[in-house]
Amino acid sequence: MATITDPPTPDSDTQRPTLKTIAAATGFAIATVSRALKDAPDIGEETKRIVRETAEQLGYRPNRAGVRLRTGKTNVIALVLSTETDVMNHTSRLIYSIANALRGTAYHLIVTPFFPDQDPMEPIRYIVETESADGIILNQTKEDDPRVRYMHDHGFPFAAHGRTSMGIDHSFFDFDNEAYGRLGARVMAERGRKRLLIVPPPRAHMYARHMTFGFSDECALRGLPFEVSQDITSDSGGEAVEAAIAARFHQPNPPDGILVGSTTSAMATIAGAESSGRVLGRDFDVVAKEAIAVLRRFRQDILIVREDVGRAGEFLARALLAEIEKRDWTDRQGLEVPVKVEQRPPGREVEDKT
Amino acid sequence: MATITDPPTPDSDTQRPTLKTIAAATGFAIATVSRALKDAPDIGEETKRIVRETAEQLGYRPNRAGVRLRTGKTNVIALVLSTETDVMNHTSRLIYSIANALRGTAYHLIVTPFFPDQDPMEPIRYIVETESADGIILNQTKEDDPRVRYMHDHGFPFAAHGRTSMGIDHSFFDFDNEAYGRLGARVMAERGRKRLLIVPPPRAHMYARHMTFGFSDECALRGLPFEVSQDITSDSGGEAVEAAIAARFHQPNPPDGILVGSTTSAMATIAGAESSGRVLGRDFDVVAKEAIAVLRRFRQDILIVREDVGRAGEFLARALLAEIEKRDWTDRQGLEVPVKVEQRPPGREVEDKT
DNA sequence: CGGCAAATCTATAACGTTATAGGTTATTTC
DNA sequence: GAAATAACCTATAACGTTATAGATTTGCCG
Repeated sequence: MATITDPPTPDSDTQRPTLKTIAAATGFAIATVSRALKDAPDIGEETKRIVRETAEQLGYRPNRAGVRLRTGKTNVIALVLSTETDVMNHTSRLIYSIANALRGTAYHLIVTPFFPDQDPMEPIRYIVETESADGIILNQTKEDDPRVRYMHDHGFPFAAHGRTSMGIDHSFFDFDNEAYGRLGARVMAERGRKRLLIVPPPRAHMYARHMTFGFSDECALRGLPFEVSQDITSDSGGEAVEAAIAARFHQPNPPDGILVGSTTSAMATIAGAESSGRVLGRDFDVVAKEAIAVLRRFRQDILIVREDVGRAGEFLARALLAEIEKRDWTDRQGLEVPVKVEQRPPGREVEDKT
Repeated sequence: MATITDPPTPDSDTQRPTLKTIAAATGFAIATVSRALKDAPDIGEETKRIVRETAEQLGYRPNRAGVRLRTGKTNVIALVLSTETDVMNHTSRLIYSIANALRGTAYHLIVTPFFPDQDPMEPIRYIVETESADGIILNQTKEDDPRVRYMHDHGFPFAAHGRTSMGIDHSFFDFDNEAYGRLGARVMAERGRKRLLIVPPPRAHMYARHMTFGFSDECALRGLPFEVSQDITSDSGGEAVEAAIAARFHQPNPPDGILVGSTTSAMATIAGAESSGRVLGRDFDVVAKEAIAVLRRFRQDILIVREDVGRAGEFLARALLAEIEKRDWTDRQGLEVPVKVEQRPPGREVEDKT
C-alpha cells in the first residue's frame, strides 16, 4: 500500500544523477546537456541557464570514470614520496604504513586532509556521494562522531583510527589510552610520586576521555591525590600548556608527576615546570606517549611509552579491505595495549606485572 | 620509405594494450579474454594459458576507468586526515599543503611512498605507463635523477621538490641550501667561532651538495678553518651522528660551530657534543634548519633557520597544474631563500644584510 | 543416429562521458 | 522569394570493461 506522495524509500533516489537524468528532466539531449555544462558557444543562453539550474538542483557531479574513459584525463595528482630521509611523525607514518599494506593490491591511496575552516563531514560526504573510493579510513574520532554515523548509515565501508561510543560496531584500531593512563599513574606512584597531574588532549577526542579515565581511576584506586585540570589542555603548539604548567608550579602544592599525551605537550610541560627551577627526574616525573624518537634526546629522564602507528596503519588497511570485500573477518577491531615504560637508556625498563 | 621491419616509432607502440589488443593477438573474442583473465570456470585451460601469456607479454594492465565505469569499483582507499591535533612534520606538511592547494580543483591527491626495498623508478613507471595520474610531484631529488629523466623523456608533467643538475629544465621548488650554508657559516663567524664543521646529509641528495658548497665557499671566503667530514653524515635515527660527533669532540681541535641539515641531526649533534661536557651557546654553536617547531624547546641556544614546507607544497601544486594544462607560466621554478637566523627568544634575530 | 548435456566460446549491451558530424529552424542577403 | 547563413540543437560513436544470454562444438547415451 503506497501512501499518496511517493515515500522516498531510503534507496530509491540513491542513484547518482547523470547527464541522462538532467536530459530527462529538462527535455534536452544528453549531448546538449554536456555541452551546456561546459559552456560551449553553440548552446543558447536560456538552455544553459536551465541545464545549470537543474544540474545544481539535482546535485549533479560528473562521473570521473566516464570522463576518464572518454578523455583520458584522470584528474589525479600523484605524490611520490621518498621515505628515505625523514623523521617519520605520527601522520606520515600512518600514511606510509597504509600505503605499504596496500602494495600488491589493486588499491590506490588518496589523501584528503580537512582543515580547521572546513566541516569535517564535507570530505566524507563527497567521497560517499560521488563514490570516489571503495572505503575510508579516518582518524581522531570523537566520542559521538557524525562521520562514523554517516558512513554506517550509508553502509559505506570504513575503518577508524580510534573508537567511538555511539552504539555502532565498526572496524577500528586504537591505542589503549585507558591502559596508558593507568600505566603512567602506576609507574609514577611506584617511583614515589605523591601528587599527580594530567594534561589531557582536547576533550572532544575519544582518546582524551580514555586517557583521563584510566589515569583518574588508577590514582583513585591507589588513594593517590591527583588533578585533572580544566584549564590545562594540550594545544597544538604547546604555548598554552607551557604557560599553564609554569603557573601551576608557582602555586602551592605543585604536582610531582605529570602524564601527557603527545610529544609536543611533553616538551611544553617540561619547559613549563623547569621554569620554576625544578629538575626533571629529581623533583618531578613526566610520562609521555610518542610515536617518533625525539623525547629521549630532549631529556634523558623522561618516561616514555611508545605507540606503534605503523601497526595501526597496517591493521586499518587490512580491516578496511575485509570490510570492502565483505569478508567476515574477526580481526576488525584492534587495540595496542602499552605494557612498558621506557626509562633512562640503556633499556632499564619497567615490565607490567598485571 | 619504410624499412623492412617496422621500425618501432618512439610513439607507435605507445598505446597501452587493452583486452582488444589481446583479443586481436590471440584470435579470441574480447569477452573470452576478459573471462580468461579472471579465471572463469567456462573457459578452457589451454585458452587461459594462451591469454595469460599474451597478456603478460604485452604488459597488459586493466584500465581502471573502464573497470570502474562498468563495475562501480574504484579501487581507491581514501584516507581522511584530521589536521587538528598534530605536530606537522616535513612530510605531512607537504601533503597537507598540496592537498590544500588542490581544494576546489577537480584533482585528487594520491600518495605513493616508496620504500627502501623498492626501486625508486617503480612507482614512477607504473603511474606513467598506466596513466593513473595527470602529473607527479616527487621529492628528495638526486643530482642525476633517473625519475626526472624518465618523466621528461616521456613528456609526462611533473614538478620536483628539489633541483637536479642534468641539463633538464623542469618545474621545481627548492629551499636554497647554498644560501643556507652561507648564512650558517656567516652567523657563526660573526659570533666569533673559529673552527666550523658541517654534518652533511647523504651525499647523493642534491640538497646535500648545495648546502656543503655554500658552507665551504663562505668559510673559504672568510679564511675560516672548516671541516667537511667524510665520516659524519646524517643518518635517519641520528645514532651514527651522535657517536661521530662525540668522538670528534674528544680529539684535539674540536669545532666550535656546527652546521646541520635537519631536526634529527641537530639533536644528535648537540647530544654528541654535550657528552664531552661542552655547553651549547658557550663552547659551541649549532645552526639547524627545521620545518617544525621542536628545536627551540630542545635547547634555547640553538640557532634556527626556518623552512616553510607549506609554501613548497603550494608552489609545487600550482606549478604542476600549469604543466598539466600546458599553460606557459613563468613561475615554474621557485626558491625559498633563507635570510635570517632565529636566536634565543623572544625574537632577537640577525637580519641578512646582503 | 537422434538427442541431450556439457564444455567452450562469442555477440551484445551497458556503465557515463564527450567529439564529431549532421540536422532543424529562423534570419539575413541579393 | 530563393538561397545562403547563423543559431541552436541532436544522433551517433567511441573510450575499456564485464554480465548476460546465446551460439557452437564435442562427447555420450540409448
